[in-house]
This record gives sequence, structure tokens and C-alpha cells, in this order.
Amino acid sequence: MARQGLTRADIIRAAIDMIESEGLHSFSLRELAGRLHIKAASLYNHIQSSDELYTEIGYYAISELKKVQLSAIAGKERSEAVEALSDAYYRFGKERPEIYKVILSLPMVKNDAIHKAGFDIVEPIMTVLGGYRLTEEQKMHLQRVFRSIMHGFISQEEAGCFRQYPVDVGVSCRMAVRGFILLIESSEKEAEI
Amino acid sequence: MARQGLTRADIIRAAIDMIESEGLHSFSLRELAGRLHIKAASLYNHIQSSDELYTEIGYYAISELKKVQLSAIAGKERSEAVEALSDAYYRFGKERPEIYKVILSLPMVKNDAIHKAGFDIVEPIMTVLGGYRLTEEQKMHLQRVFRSIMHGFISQEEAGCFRQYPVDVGVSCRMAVRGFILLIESSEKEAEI
DNA sequence: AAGTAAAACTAACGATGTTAGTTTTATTAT
DNA sequence: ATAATAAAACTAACATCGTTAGTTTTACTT
Repeated sequence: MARQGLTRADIIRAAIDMIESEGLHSFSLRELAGRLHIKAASLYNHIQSSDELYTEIGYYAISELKKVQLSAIAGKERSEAVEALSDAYYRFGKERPEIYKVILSLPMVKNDAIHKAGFDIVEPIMTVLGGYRLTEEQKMHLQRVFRSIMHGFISQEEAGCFRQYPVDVGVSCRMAVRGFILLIESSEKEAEI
Repeated sequence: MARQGLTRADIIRAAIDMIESEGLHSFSLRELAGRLHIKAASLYNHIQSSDELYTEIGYYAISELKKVQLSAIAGKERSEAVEALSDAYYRFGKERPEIYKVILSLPMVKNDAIHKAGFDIVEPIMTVLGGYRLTEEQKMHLQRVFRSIMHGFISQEEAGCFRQYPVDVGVSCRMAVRGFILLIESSEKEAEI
């Protein structure tokens, strides 16, 4: 096979495309290699393991999620920002479910740069919470509450766990966000004391 | 190998034990067979596929989760019941993370008896919500909100997504439940109109 | 004691991630 | 222009995985 100057970035990009179009579940290094007209073993000239590849894709997914979140809250404040943020989050999960899944499969236990990615995940919601009069500790907790609600909705709807009743999941999610806003406002009052 | 009268239930039980002690990730039919002093191919005398086995384990997990939830809310009402329910849910996820994971991997798309399992998941929280003056539609939405919060907390903590800040996750979760109770009470007032 | 059906077996297939060792190619240095 | 080097591809193989086909053994029933 004639050398084609394949780069590490090309491989990651191709992997992302494959996962988005054909699903994380059915993704394999051999298929990826086939797509690039290469043998699977040749991939190891560019990556060290499949874990490393998934980690790289996870970084991409996190940065994409952060991007849509930041653009959603631009110029907005307080409850309006919270609603825009959750809308963007929910849409991301619905529109790019396979890429979203990679984020969770990220081995957070690991080392170094994963720390930065962790704060990329947190930054948008922490920015919004910065618009409220809250203590630092309140913000740390509330940020988790927000992410739990959003992730809970996305992953369970994707898994088919919300099929029992015929009511719209988007409506349920907006109701959850309303509850979250109530909680923020209630926390704000506590902080004032 | 002398026949040992191995039954389907024995196999499921052994699989559950293995998954709980050594993790869902490293589980395999060959190891399971080894544990039972059997060749992997012999498992197929009792089960049709690994999918079927996972489904069976999923049923078990759902029934266990339902059990601890029902016993937690026994004799309790309204906010006290909500808190007891979330406590039991959270503890289940923390104490039996591997079994909990199987629930989500359940292919809800599938047919028949999965429907019953779906309602087993929903029953405890719907019972608690029955103690509030809510419309049926409100209950359908609120049940999803509750499950999203709980699943969001359990799965993200398990995945290591909550390591950014050194505050206790249990506290964050109880705060989320407080927000959920605020939401129920606010919905109750809307329903009265 | 003979027959039957369940429960085990052996052997193999195709797919997966991965490693070791080899050849080719493009670029760089002489 | 030619020789050296390092990168990028290759082939071949390994262990593991779920799974199937066909065979033997065992225990119970008649």
C-alpha cells in the first residue's frame, strides 16, 4: 500500500466520523483501518492503544459540548441562562448521542490532562451559577445537581428507559430545570442569611 | 466431566456473583463457565445467548432495586417518603454499582416482558407521588425527573465525573432531592388551580 | 434392560485488540 | 545524485471473545 501521509489527527477524525454515523457499539479498530485503507496493525504507528484513541475522542466530545454550551449562554443571565444551557445540553445529547456516550466512558481515573477536561465540563454551568449570589460550596453542589439532571435525562432516554408513558421527554426535562432554578433561588436566600 | 445437574437459575446466580465481585467489564462467558467447571459451549444448553443472560440479570437487578425502594418508603408519606426513596436508591447504586450498570445496558427496545420490568422501575416513585395532589400527567413527568436525578448522580459519581471539587457527593444529592421536593410542591399548587 | 432426552464434551469459525518483526517509502544529509 | 534515517506501511501470529455444529456421556423413564 502506497504511503499516504496519514496523521494522528486524520485517524481521530475518521474514528469520530465512524462513531457518529455507525454507532459507538459497532466501532472497531479493524473497521477504522479499513476505512483508511490500512491494516489494523498500522494504526499502532499513530496511537498506543484503543484506550488512548477513546480518550482523544472524549476530549473532542467534551470540547464540542463546551462550545455549544458557551455559545448558548452568551449574553444571558440567571434563569434565562440556565434554561438556554440546559436546552443546548439536551440538544447535544439528542443530536449526537454516540459522541456523547464517549464522554462517560472516559476513564476519569487516569492521569494528567484529564483534569483539564474535567474543568471544561464544569465551566459553563459554573459561569452561569456565578450570576447568582451563592457561596463557593453551594456552587460546587449545584453544578453537580445540574449535570446529574441533564445526564440522567439524556442517558435514560437514549437507553429507552422513558418509554412507559406517552408524554414528551422534552417537557419533563424543562420541568426538571424549573425545579433546579427553584433550588438555586432557594439556596440564594439561604446564602443571604 | 461428571454431570452435575446444573440449572439455568444456577448459571444466572453465578453470573450475578461474578459481576458483583469482579465487575461487569471483565465478565465473560468463558470465565463463567470455568467457575462452574464447564466449557463455555455447554452454557448454551441453558441459555440462548449472552444477551439473554444479561437480560435475566437485568430483571434481577430491577427487582432488587424495587425491593429496597419499597421497603424504604413503607409507612412514610410525601417529603419523608421522597427522601427515604432517594436514600435507598443512592445507596443501592453505591453499594452494588456493577449490578446497577446492568439495568442501563438492558436493551429496552426489545419485546414482551421488558414492559413489566419497565413498570417495576417506575412503581416505587409513582407510589410516593400518589401521596401528592397531582394530575396523572404531572406524575408521569415528575417520575422521570426523579429518576434522572438519581441516575445522574450514581452514574457520574461511578464514572469519576465528580472529582473536580472536594465536597461530599451525598450532600449534593440530598440538595438535589430538596430541589425535587420543591418542584413537587410547586406542581401541587399549580394542579389546585 | 432398553430407550430417550438433557447435559456435558470437542473442534472449529470469525471477530476483536495487540505485539513482533519486516519491508517500503519519503525526507534529510552527505 | 546518492546514502542514511526514520516514519509508515506491511505480514504473521497470539490470546480472547461469543457462538455453532456435531458427538459423547449421563441420568431418568419405560
